[in-house]
Amino acid sequence: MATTPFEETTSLIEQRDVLREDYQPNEILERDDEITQYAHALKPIIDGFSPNNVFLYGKTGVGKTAVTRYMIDMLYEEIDDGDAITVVSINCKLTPTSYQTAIKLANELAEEEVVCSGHPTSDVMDALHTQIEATESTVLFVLDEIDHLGDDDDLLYDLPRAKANGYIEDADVGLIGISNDYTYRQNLSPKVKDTLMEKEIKFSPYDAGELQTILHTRAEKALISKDYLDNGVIQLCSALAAQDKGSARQAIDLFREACDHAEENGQTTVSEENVRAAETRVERGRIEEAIPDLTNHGRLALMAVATAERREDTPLRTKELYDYYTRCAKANAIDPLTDRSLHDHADDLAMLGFVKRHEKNKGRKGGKFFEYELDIPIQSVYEALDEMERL
DNA sequence: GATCCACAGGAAATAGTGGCTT
DNA sequence: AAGCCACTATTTCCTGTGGATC
Repeated sequence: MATTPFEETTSLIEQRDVLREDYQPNEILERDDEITQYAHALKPIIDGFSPNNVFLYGKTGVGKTAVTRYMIDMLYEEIDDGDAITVVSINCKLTPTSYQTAIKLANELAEEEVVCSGHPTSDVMDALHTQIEATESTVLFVLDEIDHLGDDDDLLYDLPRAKANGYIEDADVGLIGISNDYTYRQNLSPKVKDTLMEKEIKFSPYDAGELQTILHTRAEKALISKDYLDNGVIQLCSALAAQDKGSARQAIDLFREACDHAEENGQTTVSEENVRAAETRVERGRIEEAIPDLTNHGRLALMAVATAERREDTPLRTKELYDYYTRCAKANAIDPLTDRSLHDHADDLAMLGFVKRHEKNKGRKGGKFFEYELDIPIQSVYEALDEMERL
């Protein structure tokens, strides 16, 4: 009797969800200071007062969201009356304006659709105030990736003052803003800064040692047995992640991919080579995730840089990039945009880490300009773009 | 230390989306 | 069906910038 393909595979990971991005650990490691500060800011809720507004900032994967979820769990445990607080968490990436965020918050609070876009702003705000009032509790709004609101801070101005302005009476409002952009606070108007930033908590990147502690705990929970792990795998994952972003997510992603790689090759243990292989895979995954989010012209711009790279014509300045871009567009039967727009798309690509941008200045004999070059493996670009074609 | 290159990037205008109200 | 409303992507126009050169 023939064996099925499934029987051929060995399994190293027992609890896969422990290594997933949305996994919520039941204890938070290496963030004691932050938790203490956080608890201080939220303490008033337990005593029946309105909470401080909290603003968290730090790069991705340093525990901002995990700590926030943990704090809210703890808050519910601490409070006798479960109805005394209402927590609404949203991600501002999906609602990048005050207007849309207000709609989303109102609907989440009501747990049904009470408003939708198309109404004047004042109606939307009224609806939100009504919903807050209806809870008769302390409402905590968790606004993740708050920097996506940009300088549109009307909502952030309104909410902390809703009570003082008489829009609500029986309820309290607390804001928790989460941002991975340090510069975000500078864009805010001073009036908003004062109220939103009552308590600022900074999350610094994890160092290699801290990452090791975290990864150890996770690995123990996830794997069938630690015996399947070569010495140094956890150290290597931690070191690589610490060197790069200091992000726990990155360390865990690396680790998971390394385990998968070992499994696929029928190995009984995970080795450092698996980690090296995982490195390129994680990178490619990041690219494949981001490319579909680009606009058509963003992809064309990326294609243009890749084409130049292939012809060893990099680094190249914006003007030359525009020529490549125009040709790519025409080859795809798309009307090219103006060079000013290409600037913006190239800017995006640089921000996403797809291209590198160097500022040059040749003074009176050349002026100031940028030079671009590809910052990711050229193969990944073509593969990801091909992948898109097929869909 | 003034000049000046060649561009970056801000601001306003414009076109076009989807959704609502009357 | 016509008219708002909020919002996005783009174009057009223009001011600002940093350092090599004078």
